[in-house]
Amino acid sequence: MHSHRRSPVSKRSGLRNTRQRAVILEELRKTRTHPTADELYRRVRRRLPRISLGTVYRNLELLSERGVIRKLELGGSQRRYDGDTEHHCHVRCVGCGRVDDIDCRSPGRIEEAFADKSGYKILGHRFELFGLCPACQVKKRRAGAEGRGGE
Amino acid sequence: MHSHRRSPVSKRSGLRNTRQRAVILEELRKTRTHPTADELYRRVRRRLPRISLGTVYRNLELLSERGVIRKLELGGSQRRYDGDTEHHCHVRCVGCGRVDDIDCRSPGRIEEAFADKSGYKILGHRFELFGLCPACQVKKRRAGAEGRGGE
DNA sequence: GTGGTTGCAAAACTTTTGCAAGTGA
DNA sequence: TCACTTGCAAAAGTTTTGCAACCAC
Repeated sequence: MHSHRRSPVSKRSGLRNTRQRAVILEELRKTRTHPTADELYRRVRRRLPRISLGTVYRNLELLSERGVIRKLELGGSQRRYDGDTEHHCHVRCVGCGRVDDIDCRSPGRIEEAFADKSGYKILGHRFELFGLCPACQVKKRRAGAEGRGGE
Repeated sequence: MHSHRRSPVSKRSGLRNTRQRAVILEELRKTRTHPTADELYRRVRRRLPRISLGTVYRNLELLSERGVIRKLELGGSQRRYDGDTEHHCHVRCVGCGRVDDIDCRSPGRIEEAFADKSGYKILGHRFELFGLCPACQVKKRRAGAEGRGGE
């Protein structure tokens, strides 16, 4: 054992271990459905009925900034969050919006292999790189400021 | 020549050829910047000062439903649109938000090849499949209704 | 003529934020 | 103690929608 109680929020994150934060993180890690902030809010509220949606949003933002969780930007009008920070890819159902994980270590044949295995009917895919364009690299070097804005 | 004047809006789309629609489509096709609805609105307004943002949104929705244009769901808080309906992939600058096209016919080595060629500094990628999960395939068969909700 | 389309404005929806009170370290 | 965090509510930002007037076909 150790002298301090194990914090549910990673010690390296530098965040305080509040009840709200701990429950949000627990509930996010407990589900495999890549919930939206609102879905997670409804789950968390079962345990903390007085929590506010703003608190959920603030914590999801802080936790993804520190790399404790992942903020996803998939299709659809609402952002989703993932408790699993290992790099992996997703498949989204255009019918109901559910999002499942896929293994994408071998880029070729992903669609077919996944469709066979999962029973999904694959309609298409999206591949997006993100990075810094030449102009922003220059800007960043000059300013020393971090350019943020993505995942 | 043909007996009817060539409509700027594809005949197959079944949409009326209004001035607003034609200008929106022209301006979208003229730019390679994958504009947001608001950016496109500002461009279109230079030619049609009385057009409303609602009209722009309605037309972008209709045109992408008919497959005349593409609705993109990349990172960031605003949706973007693409006049090029050929399948291709994108790279987004997390500094300024600009979006460029990439050729993604050969999935391997895309990042390196693209980075060399373009000068972008690639920070990561995202790969997403979309389709219908088993439950929604059943639902769709039963209902005969189209499940929508994505790109 | 008439059903699709537009401009306008209000509404809807998601996410962010100001602030005073509360709390973990 | 005190900086970080919360609940609440209002605000902000994006997209959708109701409606009467308009216009392509």
